[in-house]
Amino acid sequence: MNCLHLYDSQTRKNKPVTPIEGDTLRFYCCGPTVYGPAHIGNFRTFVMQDVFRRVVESTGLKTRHVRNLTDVDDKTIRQSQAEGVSLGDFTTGWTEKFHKDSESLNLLPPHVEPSAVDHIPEQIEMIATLIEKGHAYRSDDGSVYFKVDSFEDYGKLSRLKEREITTNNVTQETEREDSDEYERESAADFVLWKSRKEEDGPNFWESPWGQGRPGWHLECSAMCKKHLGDSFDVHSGGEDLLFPHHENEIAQSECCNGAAFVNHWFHISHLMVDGAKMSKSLNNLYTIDQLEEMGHTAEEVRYVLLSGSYGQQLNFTLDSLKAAGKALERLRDFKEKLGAIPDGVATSLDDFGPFRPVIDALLNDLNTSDALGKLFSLIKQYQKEIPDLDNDTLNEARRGFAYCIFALGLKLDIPKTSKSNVPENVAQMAADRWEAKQNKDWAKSDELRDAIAAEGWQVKDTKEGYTVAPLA
RNA sequence: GGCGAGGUGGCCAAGUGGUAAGGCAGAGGUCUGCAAAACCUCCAUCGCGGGUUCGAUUCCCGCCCUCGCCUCCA
Repeated sequence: MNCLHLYDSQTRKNKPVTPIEGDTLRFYCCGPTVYGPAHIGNFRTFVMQDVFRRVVESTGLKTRHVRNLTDVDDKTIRQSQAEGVSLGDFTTGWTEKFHKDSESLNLLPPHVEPSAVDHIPEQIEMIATLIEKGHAYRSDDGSVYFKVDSFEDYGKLSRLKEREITTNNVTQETEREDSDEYERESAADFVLWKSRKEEDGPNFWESPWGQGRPGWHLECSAMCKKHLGDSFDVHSGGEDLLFPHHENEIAQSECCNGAAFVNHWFHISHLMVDGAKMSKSLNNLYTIDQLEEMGHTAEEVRYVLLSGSYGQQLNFTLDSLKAAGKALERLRDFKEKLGAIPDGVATSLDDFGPFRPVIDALLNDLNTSDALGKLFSLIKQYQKEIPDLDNDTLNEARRGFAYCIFALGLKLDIPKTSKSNVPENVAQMAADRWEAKQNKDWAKSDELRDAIAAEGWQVKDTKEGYTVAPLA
């Protein structure tokens, strides 16, 4: 296999990932709604999309990666008003937080990161086209709805003929509360333009149908069209977006553009916590900050997110984070033994050399779990051989390993504990202990070892000397 | 009710029609003054019951259980 084969949720088959035209793979990822810190479940999606991109680029293909920011919707408006700040200031703050978390997770920044607020005219234009073509209508209150009946293919992604709104899942109460649904011709129709409401405050825009704001589904269609064109290669998001969000995007875009919207749908399954869905009520929504406060690193989080395949719900536990820390430590040790490894992306699969099985596993529907297994197997094999390897062989291994680490988006930076991070007193005790040990003063040496441990650090001895590291 | 996913060693998790990767934990060992770290070795017959097959964990049927989506959601 020399290109990525990926499961397509529409055809429900594995398909090769190749550009429908040109030499650049164009893909769109539904990005975060910036109204609070993203949790690790959100990041599972973004991490897998990141691996997707890294793997594609590792085969020598160029990419154009677009990931939007949803910076206007019910939640952002409600929260910003509750905090008494403007919508723009509010979403800017959370966008910065998202960028910071993304960086610590080693996510490659998308080539374009469009925001919904910056694409109001594009959205209005699409609505106008949809009305003109008979796929949308304006209701009495000035909202505009998409007419699901007008699109024969509606449901082709989710295989739901239309929204099955029954008394089972819509209670009387929510029906009354959701005034958006008030004016619709059919319960399946969804909103493209929401007429201005009092609670929106200053957050409204002018349109041919009156003041209001765009519907959530439309944002993505408009940004896809502008930045990737009417048809493009891959569209990705969390599994929950499959319906209705992506189904609605298809309807809007195909009716507006008169062209097939997306060639390949890439959906990432949810992250579970302790066997249950993450939710506020279960109090199991972890953020990067929370986990770092507990002493874990973002790289450990990334490792856990890679440890299962994306098509399967993954069970996150604090134990798995701990295991990830140990596993990363072994990878780091190996990297250190290997000596300097090069930076950068592979330009072809041949560059992986002896580590080819790892990238092959990734090319097979991004099987990160298998890839990590292959990686450890290869490492085990090399552990014994390294001292006997000639330089060329060693360099080949260094390159292959480095490219694997890049494809997985790991860094394996050696924590710089030698001088900078270690507290002065701990460093001193460690030095004293080493000296006592050299003098075979075991009592003093052991005493200092305990003292160092009491400070939360540990010494690791080798034949030549010692290092100091945080206590695991 | 409709659609979908899954039940693999103590935990997490791949995979295959021919008797099951990897990580963590655990056990033993090398090293060590003793430890730690590192390295080496060991550690599962795949929810239950049928069937197909020379052979099934992997295919088919039934059953039990878990979870997700169908409503804002990564």
